[in-house]
Parts: sequence; structure tokens; C-alpha cells
Amino acid sequence: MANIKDIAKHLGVSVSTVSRAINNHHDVREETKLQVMEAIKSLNYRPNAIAKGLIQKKTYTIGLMIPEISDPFFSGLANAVEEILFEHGYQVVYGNTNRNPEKEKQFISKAIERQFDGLIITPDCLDEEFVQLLSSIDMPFVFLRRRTPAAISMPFVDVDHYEAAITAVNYLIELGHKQIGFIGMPESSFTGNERLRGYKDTMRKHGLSPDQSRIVIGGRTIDHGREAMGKLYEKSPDVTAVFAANDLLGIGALEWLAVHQIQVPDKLSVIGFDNLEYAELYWIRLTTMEQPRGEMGSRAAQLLLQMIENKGTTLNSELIQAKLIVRQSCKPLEVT
Amino acid sequence: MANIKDIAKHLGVSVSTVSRAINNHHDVREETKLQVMEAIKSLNYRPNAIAKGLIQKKTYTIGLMIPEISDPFFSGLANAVEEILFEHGYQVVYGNTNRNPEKEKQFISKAIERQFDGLIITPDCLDEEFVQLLSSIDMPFVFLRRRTPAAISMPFVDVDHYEAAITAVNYLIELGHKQIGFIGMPESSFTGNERLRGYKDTMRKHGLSPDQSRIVIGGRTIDHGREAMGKLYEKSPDVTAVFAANDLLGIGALEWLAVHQIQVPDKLSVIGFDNLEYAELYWIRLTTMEQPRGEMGSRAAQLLLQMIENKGTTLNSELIQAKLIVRQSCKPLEVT
DNA sequence: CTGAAAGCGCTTACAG
DNA sequence: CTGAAAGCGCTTACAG
Repeated sequence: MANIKDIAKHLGVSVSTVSRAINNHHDVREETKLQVMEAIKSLNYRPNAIAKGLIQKKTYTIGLMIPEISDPFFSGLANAVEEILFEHGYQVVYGNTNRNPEKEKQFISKAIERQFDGLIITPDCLDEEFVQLLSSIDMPFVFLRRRTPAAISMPFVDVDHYEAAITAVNYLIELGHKQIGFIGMPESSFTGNERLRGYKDTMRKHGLSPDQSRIVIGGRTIDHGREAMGKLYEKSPDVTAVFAANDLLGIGALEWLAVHQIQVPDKLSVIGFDNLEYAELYWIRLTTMEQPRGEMGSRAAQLLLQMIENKGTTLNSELIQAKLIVRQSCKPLEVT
Repeated sequence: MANIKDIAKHLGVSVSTVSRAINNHHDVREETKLQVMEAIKSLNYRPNAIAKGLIQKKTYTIGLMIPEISDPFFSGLANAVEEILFEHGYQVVYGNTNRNPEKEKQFISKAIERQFDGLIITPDCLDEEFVQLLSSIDMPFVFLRRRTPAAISMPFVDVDHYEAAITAVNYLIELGHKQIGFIGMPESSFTGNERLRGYKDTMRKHGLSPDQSRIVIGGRTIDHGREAMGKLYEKSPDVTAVFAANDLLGIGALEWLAVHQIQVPDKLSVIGFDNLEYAELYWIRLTTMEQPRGEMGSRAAQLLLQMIENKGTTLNSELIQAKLIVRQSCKPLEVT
């Protein structure tokens, strides 16, 4: 491959002139610029971004660390991140961690060695070692769909799970429901607990005590949802509506109800959380709280870009509001 | 950040010695190595991969160009690609093209400038300019889920759509079906045509002429599938089975059938193609031909790795066999 | 408007 | 086993 020296020689000018011409400095004669452009074409010259990066201490690459790209939720985020970053001339290197703490640390190390300009991360393990590693680096980063640990001063972009749960439960209450069940995620989940807290607070606020018999801790999958719906129905056959802490659980509930010939929404209303693509299907039509992937990814990218451009500034975190997507799995309670 | 010079100074040795120690050359005194390791820790030194890359002409980064990462099919491929490449110390930069020819070209240009070691690409536009661009680069690449154009000598990894269609139709025929309809993708689609060709050839082989009245060209989406099923049923109400050229079309067909109370598989069998995650759902349970994403991604990554390591060799393309996934949307024809 | 020189942070023959 | 020197392909003061 031709390099800048080749084109300087070809033209009988100095390397510095060529460099300035390529970078379109104002103090280069127009004619020289033209000649350089021509030489570039004819020698098929491509500037070496590595060399440029070394000297400018800028690589125009951003690392995106996510649990798994094949989870549509994360690929949705990734898509938005990439779109914004691309517009600004950055490329993104992504790393699947599969929620493996070793891989998460390795990714950060690589990012440092490779001189990335910034990072967007969704770590699962926030142990001391990892937090320390993050504190030691001098490149900006933002947490995405996570909250920043106390020891770190970088911003996060996350959904306001608590508020979203309030919205969901309020929707059910407005439809006239009082016996509202909850199918939850594992107790270890921060996200799940926020959603549970929103459910409980809203119930209480309306004088509907969130009875333990109406709360079933499921898990995260369709199978969990199916089982949980069974348990919930057994414990509280009087429920008229169910708030599932995520769509997979909601779909599992729908499945159990279909198997047991309990009509949705005629006999029972179900609301989910996430707005997965599944939720749109003819057989499902699940009313749910959308986590706006596009908005979250874009915001994270924009925050990062700002921090890169105004070195040293730290920005405020952002809580994104989830959006109620009304489909056909809920209906007003019929007063009989 | 500390650099190699700092640690040399700190230890009172030369930069070359430090470099050799870091890279674990055999001709360095053990004690020196130990000292270097210690200094690295205490100064929190991180080798600069950019500088290393510049001199070694090797960046350990691979570009993965795909239409859209948020399409689960492509993210499935990406996942497999990343896994293999990660094991070998490479990172992957991905670029969504959104099937935009300009973006596809830009991605290749960036890849050259940034000195990627290789590329895995799924281009949509293969015009002359693009083919020329690809021919001009001296880095190995492989086409993924695409076929290599004649002018290029790099390998591809794709599904054997023709064979897969034969398998699908044979399955239906073995179940006793003779009136088999086909819901196809647009005529401009290579993939769609291969699947159609497989359908036609198999029908003929069994003396079942592939009548035009049983073939409906749909599109790619669920909506298309629903419409197409309607048309097909109108033209040929005697069909007992349908081969949908992709799962979305198949699901659309299922939807139309559900709306019209035509029981699947009791009254009509449906087979799809792709094995999307949708196909597993309780309400769908679609029998289909799986395009093995994991296998394809892995193979593409492995081919590329081989080409990078044995510079100059060009490997053979690979046609991956799709796999029949039997669920509950097909059953033997009941002879009445 | 242009060129010579220094330097980004490394590696790698070459000599000793 | 170690060091001095050259060089990877660029950019950027500095001088003219």
C-alpha cells in the first residue's frame, strides 16, 4: 500500500505538505491540494488511521460492552448507539460478556490498551475489583441500562422502572381492577425489585393492600411465567388482572391461561413490561410498558460524545420514562 | 499514562529490554522479567496496542458488516462470529449498513484505513463499484449468508437454500401431501428463488406438477404472509399443505388460518424456513427449516482466521445444510 | 505557502 | 543477556 511518503515523492513535495493538503489546512496552495488529491487517486493512497491515531491520541473508536448481542433488547440498544456514533465518525467495537465477570474485566483492559475514546457498558458484575478497574481509567464511559455504583462518577442511562410500574398498575386500576396479581423477577434483581416496589406503592396508594398471596416470584422466562400464573391462580383465583414484571413472564402467563381456557382479556387482564417483538403477534397482543431501546441507546451515545468532546466534564445521569403500549390483553373490569 | 519509556527509566534498563521482557522473549534474564512485571504493576502500565499495531502491521481487529444488528438473524450470526474471534484474541468492529450502498462502501474504506486484519461481510449491493473496491484491498474477507460474485476470489459461507427446500417439500410429501402450496419471497431475491426452485424440482420429481395456481409470491413479512395465504386459499382451496419461504410468511399464513378457523395442522399443514424465535411459541409451534446461525457464524470466522494466518491462501466456500425442526404445524394427510 | 525535524509508543535486527 | 539505533506512517510546531 502506498503511504504518504510515496505520494510526496511522486509529487516532489515534502511529506508535511502532503499531510496538510490531505487534512485540508488553509495554508496550502489550492493547486498543491489539487495535485495531492490527484496523486491520491492515482496511487490509490489510503491514510493509515493507526498512525494518525497514535500521534493524535484519538482513535474514533468506542467500546460497547453488553451481555449478549443476540438478545433483541441489547441489539436494539446497540443499533441506536451505533447509529449516533457513526454519524460522528466513530466506530464501535462490541464485546459480548455473557455476564461473565472475567470477560467484563478483559473488555475494559483491551479498551485501555487499544486507546478507545470512550465506553458504553452494561456490566453484570460490579465487584470491588471491577469498580477499581473502572476508576483507574482515564477515558469517559456511561452505564447503559444499569446504575452507576457510588464510587464512580460517570453517568448512567436507565429506565425508570419504578415509575413505569406505577404507570402500569395505575392503568389496571383505572380499568376498574382491584384484585391485581404480580408475577415478579428473582429477588436478586434490582430491576425486578424496582418494579415490585412500584406495584406495591401504587396498590397501597389506592387502598388496595398488596397482599402476599397475590405476589408470585417467577423468574425471567416464558416457562417461569407459565408456572407462576398457575401458582397465582391457585393462591388467588379471584384476581382479575396481572402485572407481569417482564414480557416473557407475561407471555408465559398468557400461555397458561390459554391452556386453561381462561379468556384474555375477557376473564383476566394481563400487562407486561419490555415490549418485546413477541408482544405484537396476533395471538399475544400484549399490553405492556415499553423500554425505549432507541432512545436509551441514543442518549447514552450522546452523553458519551459530549464527555469526549468537552474533556473532563461529567454529565448527569438520565432516567428514561417507559411508555405504555396498549394492545389487547387488558380491558375494563365488568361490574357484575 | 505510563509508557514503556517510563518503566525503562524506573528500572534503569533500556526500552528494548523492557519490550522483550513484556513479550516474554526467551533471551531475557528471569530476574529482569520479574522486575519488569513488578514495575508494570506499580506504575499501572498498559501497553499501547495502537503503537504495537503500527509497527507489527497487525491490529487484531476484524470488521463485521451486516444489514442490521437488531435483526435476530444477524445478531445470531454476529454472536457466533464474535465468540470464535474473541477466543483468538481478535475484537470485532461491526457496522450496520441498513442495506444502504453508501454505508457499505464506507465501511470497507474505513476498514482499509484502520488496518483491519480481515472482514466478514453481508453486502446487499454488489454493483461494479463495490466489487472493484473489494478487489482492490489486500485483506482477506469472507461473504456471510451471501454468495461471492464471480470477479472476486474470496470464499463465502451460505445456507444451501435449494437443498433445504427439497428437504422441506419432501417432508410434506412423506406425510402424504400432494396438493402443496408455496408462498414465496419477492422475485428479485436470490434466496427466494433458490427455495422456489427446490420446491418446483421436488414436486416434479414426485410427479406433482408445481401448478402456478398453488404458487403465490408474497414478500417477506407477516402481513405479506397473511395476504398470500388468503390468495392461495382462494385460488386453490384444495391445498392440504403450504411451504412458506420464510417463517414470517409462515406465521402470517398461520394467522390467516386462525382467523378463518382453519385448524393447523388438522386441516392444513404449514412448514416455514428460518427457525426464528417466534416459531417456538405455544400458539405457533411452527415446523421449519433452521438456518444454523451459530454454525454459519463460526465457520465464517474460522475461514477468515485461516486466511489471516496462512496469508495468501484462499479457501473453499461452504454451503451449510439447513436442519428440519419438527414442531406441530404439520401432520400426515388423513386419507378420507 | 513549504520543508526539515522531532516525536507518538512501540518492536526488531544488529552489535556487543 | 542487554543496549543503541532505526523505523512503523503519520502530525505538528518551528523556521524560512
